[in-house]
Amino acid sequence: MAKRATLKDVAARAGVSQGMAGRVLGNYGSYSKDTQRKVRAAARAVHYSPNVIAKALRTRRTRTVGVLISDITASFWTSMIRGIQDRAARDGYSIIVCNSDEQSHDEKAALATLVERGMDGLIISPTLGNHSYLRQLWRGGTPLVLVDRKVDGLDAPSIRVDNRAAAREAVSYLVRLGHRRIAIIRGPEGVETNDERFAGYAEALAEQRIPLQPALVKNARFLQEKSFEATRELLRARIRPTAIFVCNEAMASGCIHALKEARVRIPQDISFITFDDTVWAEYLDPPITCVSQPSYSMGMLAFDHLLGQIHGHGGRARPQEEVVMKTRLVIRGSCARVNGA
Amino acid sequence: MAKRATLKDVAARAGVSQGMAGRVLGNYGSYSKDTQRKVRAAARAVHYSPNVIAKALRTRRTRTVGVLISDITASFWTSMIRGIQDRAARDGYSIIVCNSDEQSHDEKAALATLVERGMDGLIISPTLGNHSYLRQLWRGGTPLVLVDRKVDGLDAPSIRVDNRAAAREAVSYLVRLGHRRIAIIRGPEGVETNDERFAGYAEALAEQRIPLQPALVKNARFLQEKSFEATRELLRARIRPTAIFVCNEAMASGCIHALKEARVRIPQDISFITFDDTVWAEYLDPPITCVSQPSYSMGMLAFDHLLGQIHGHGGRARPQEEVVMKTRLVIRGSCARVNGA
DNA sequence: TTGTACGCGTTATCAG
DNA sequence: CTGATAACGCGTACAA
Repeated sequence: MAKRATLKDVAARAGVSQGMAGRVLGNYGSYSKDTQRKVRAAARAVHYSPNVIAKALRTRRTRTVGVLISDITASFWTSMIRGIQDRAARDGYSIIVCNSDEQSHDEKAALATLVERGMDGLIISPTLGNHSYLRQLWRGGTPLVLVDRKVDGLDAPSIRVDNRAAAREAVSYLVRLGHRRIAIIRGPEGVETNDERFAGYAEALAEQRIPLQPALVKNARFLQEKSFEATRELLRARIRPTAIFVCNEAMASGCIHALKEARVRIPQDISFITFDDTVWAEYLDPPITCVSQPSYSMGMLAFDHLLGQIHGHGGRARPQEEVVMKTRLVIRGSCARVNGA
Repeated sequence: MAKRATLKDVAARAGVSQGMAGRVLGNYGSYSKDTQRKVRAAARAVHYSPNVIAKALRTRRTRTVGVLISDITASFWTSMIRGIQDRAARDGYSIIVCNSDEQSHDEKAALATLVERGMDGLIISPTLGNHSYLRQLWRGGTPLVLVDRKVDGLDAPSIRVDNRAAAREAVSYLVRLGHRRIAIIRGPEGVETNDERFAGYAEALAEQRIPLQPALVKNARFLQEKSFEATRELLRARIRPTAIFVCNEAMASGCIHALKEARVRIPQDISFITFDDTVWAEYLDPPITCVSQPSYSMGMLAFDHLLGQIHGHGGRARPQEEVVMKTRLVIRGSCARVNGA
């Protein structure tokens, strides 16, 4: 690793003091046009590039933000990450992303390294568990933005969608098509996002006085295989659902897998609707009807909000804001009017 | 941001010198059992956690590696990133990933920030353009591993697949099914990966003395929309292909989009095969036949190799290695025997 | 406008 | 085994 040039090298070559060199290269303080020229030339000559580490130690700013999500592999997160990255790059920030895999333990570990590494701020989608550590960080003044989920007793700003309304819209759509036996494949209880989606499901049913049948509620913990199994159970049951509402992408593929395996036709035999959109959803047969979330925009917005806090006026009032973004019910071909309705 | 405890605080509380505290907490040097106890206790009491920035400044090691790829949004890259992350986390490393979007300019900019930020090593998939900067880094001793692609005149280790062989296998499969008018939707010329895939395509054709028809070769620069247009052109042409070989995932969706739009049936009217596998490929109608790359493993391996270099014995012999991993031709339902063959 | 000197929190060296 | 003390590269208050 060829030793990089430092301010000292530049200063020596330019025939000025190190402090001077620092001033013109960091453009602060004051200096004459002439020294500016000399320093700039010297810097170019030795290929000077500032040592970000040293600067960080001195200024206590790393220009790096930490991102903690469940799994970068899920397309919802991938595109949100891209949104964050794009905004971050624009402003000279880098990001470090960690996966919690919905494990409270991993989340805590990741959070610890993120803090140790002196992140200027954190963008987090908390999994379930005890978040006292998070609250402590927030109270301590760490810039923080919650995405996709909130956590009780933490009034940090959050960027989310109205999961309840979105779910209700989706299920109501099913109801309007005549469905009454609508199953839901949901994620882990306690995860706020998911509880809201379930609430929306329940609401849509209640609105039409359709009883909520426990046998039609499956918890697949956001996991593909669990959803696969859950769907199988649904199909084996005495009363088969005429429609299935799935709560995220991973579970959607598991569900479809089981449906294909059992040669259940969509939407003739069962209607299908899911949270999260993919490039591929449109090309499946039939094209999948889904609730699309603006994940890329959410990422950009999350970063912007975080940056606001970072540049924020000291310990002044924090923007205890909650941005609720619009989802879109993308109607394609996986839902049909119920047989005989 | 509550000020974090430093070695000085710990030392004061433990009644020892700062140097001593540093020794036991960093377990180097030597110290008595008794001071160890005292220091440990003090550290716990004040919630000491080492300042990674200061350590990095001193040791010139950030325990962070930079990853530079074209677009984290493509599933091939997403899962490779996950592989890198998992291995990195295991060893206490973090990663910073940048997207080049196949733009030489963006690549250079990203590389610069990565270097500025003092990455311990770099995992890179170079786009096309001048890589003198990269060569300079490598010669300068920066730990480096190339993934997916190589670059001329850079003998850094690389983790790749045998793109030529994989493409040949895919196209040969098409030929065995009786196809002779096989189109290819390829990426940008000059990108090594892609040139190899094209070479494999050409080879498979040559083996069977099938002339390579320029009209059947479309360059869609790895872009979805370009592929969409290219496919349309293919369908409008006087001699329609009976099969299409697509060189990556983004282009695959563009191609399928055009096929669906034109109501061309797969595989009855046209057979379809592509590089890259997705969770969804299996559930499309028909399920997509494809060349699957072990991207997750490639990521893990890339990190391991990089770590080897980082821990490598000083400026000793560099592992100018080239790992070529196996691809898998996953035969599903998108290819059929050609009509009348 | 310019130079000097100190400190950010570590690690590492050198006496004792 | 232990305690000073010097870097690492940069920002910045202070003096000139």
